[in-house]
Amino acid sequence: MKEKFSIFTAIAYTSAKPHIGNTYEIVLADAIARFKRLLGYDVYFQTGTDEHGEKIATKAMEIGLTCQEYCDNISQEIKEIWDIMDTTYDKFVRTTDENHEKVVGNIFEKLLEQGDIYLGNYEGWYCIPCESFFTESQLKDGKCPDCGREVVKKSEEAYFFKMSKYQKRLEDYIDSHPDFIEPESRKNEIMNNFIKPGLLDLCVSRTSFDWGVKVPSNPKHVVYVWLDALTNYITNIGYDTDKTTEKFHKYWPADLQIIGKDIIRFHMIYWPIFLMALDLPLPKKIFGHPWLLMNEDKMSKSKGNVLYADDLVKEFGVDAIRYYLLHEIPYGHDGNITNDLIIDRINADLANVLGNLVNRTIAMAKKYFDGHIENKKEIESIDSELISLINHLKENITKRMDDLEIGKSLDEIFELLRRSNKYIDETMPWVLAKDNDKKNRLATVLYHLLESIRVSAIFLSPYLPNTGIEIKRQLNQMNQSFEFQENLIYDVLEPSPIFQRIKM
RNA sequence: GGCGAGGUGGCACAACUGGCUAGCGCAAUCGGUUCAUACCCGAUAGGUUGUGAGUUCGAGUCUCACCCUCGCUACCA
Repeated sequence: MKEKFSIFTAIAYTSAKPHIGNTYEIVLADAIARFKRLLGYDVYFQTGTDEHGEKIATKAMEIGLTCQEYCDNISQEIKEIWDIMDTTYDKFVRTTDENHEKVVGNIFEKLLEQGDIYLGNYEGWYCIPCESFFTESQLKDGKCPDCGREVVKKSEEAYFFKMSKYQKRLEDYIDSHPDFIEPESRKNEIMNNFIKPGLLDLCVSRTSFDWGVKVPSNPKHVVYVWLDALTNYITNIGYDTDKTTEKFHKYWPADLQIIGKDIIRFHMIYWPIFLMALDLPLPKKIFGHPWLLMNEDKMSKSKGNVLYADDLVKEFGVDAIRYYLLHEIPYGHDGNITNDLIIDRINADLANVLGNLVNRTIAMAKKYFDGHIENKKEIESIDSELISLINHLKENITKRMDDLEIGKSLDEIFELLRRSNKYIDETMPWVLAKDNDKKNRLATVLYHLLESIRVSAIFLSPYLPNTGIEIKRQLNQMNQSFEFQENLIYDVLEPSPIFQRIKM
């Protein structure tokens, strides 16, 4: 039986069209999912949209739509962007799905029954005109941060979750599972700022708006969005409080949850504790990925520096944008994006190194052998390094991918591509071509190059799926072996550039 | 204020528990070559490793002080 691998992204909040930074997450998860499938895993890959909450209700009202209509539109828009990026999720979930809402209600009632949730009073600073609660730290000079007017102390009936009850268990779990949260720096932040000082009970219901899952036993309350949103990971693979499905047992716990660094707190504290309360296993790993900055600045509509995936794809192509996202965003800290940086990467890596290698190799195969290449096995010592690099590619990439060093895993492929370009200059096929006695050596050299390209294309396809397909098409070779093959027969097609250089 | 990370050639980064002329990629300059998409290959240049002091035979790597940047600091998600 195939080993399973389940991967979940956070669900996107439907308050606005996602920009390229938000899109990074799904592409990152997709590359990992595709890579695992390539290695033969039975992969389950889930993403979706988070649609409840006060912000959504306000937005919808502003535009004059019902909440549901508004969410339908944005959810669809987000799904389309995920599709434009060629992501291969198995399921796109929505928190407004009927089943999800039902199970969230059940979970709430179960936790209430167990005594993990209790009815209490929420006390906070309340701005009457804004109808909003604020915490002490949110206030600006003791006044409402939105309108600047006086706030009053007000208390309101609300349900609370006893976080403190699980604090010790959570702390022990995190301590004894060093790989649970990555990167480590994020883990330390949460540990030092929240867990160690002592967890406060979390208010898990709201009465000030009604766009959410109603608490079944007390429908004037809606379930707090995070309890609603976080549980998407289990409700959509068949969890319910009274029964669970085979699918659930197969794919839970998640092998990997990919989330933005901004919501790591919710995934490191509330999510594990909810799971503990439900007596369910915790995800094996949660990765809080960094952000994508536009010219070193956080993207925001008000700054007018927002880049959108669909625009970028129209201009540069999906694979180029996927390459940029996957290669340029480091593991531990924010990455940067600008038009010029994108063009730099396309020209330097995709056109000069990859595109040109494929093009010149296929062109030579065409020119010298009319496209028909067999391995004549006239080996020279220089060949061994190239072949060894080909044969180690899988191992090297896998190591990087397991460490979530996605950019570096791409570098492993490019190292082979660069080595291959160098190999051409070392072996000088155009010189061999002039000497009839060197025909077999020439064929051997080209065969080695074709094999290098074939294996590179296979490993490139999780990152650049269209490019992988196009290279294989030009090679006219469908062998999927990860290692150097001795005896394939190539009949390559006419070469055509896979990435055009872009004039700056 | 508290906790944490970091300041290395134009840019983005590397250098395990201190040790050989501080590395790589991109950009730049020069040269060679021509199969290829007018940067394919090679070479060169470029850093007193934030500042100051200290420990040591020897420090980017340890200690102290200072300067600067960034992240987190609970119910908006």
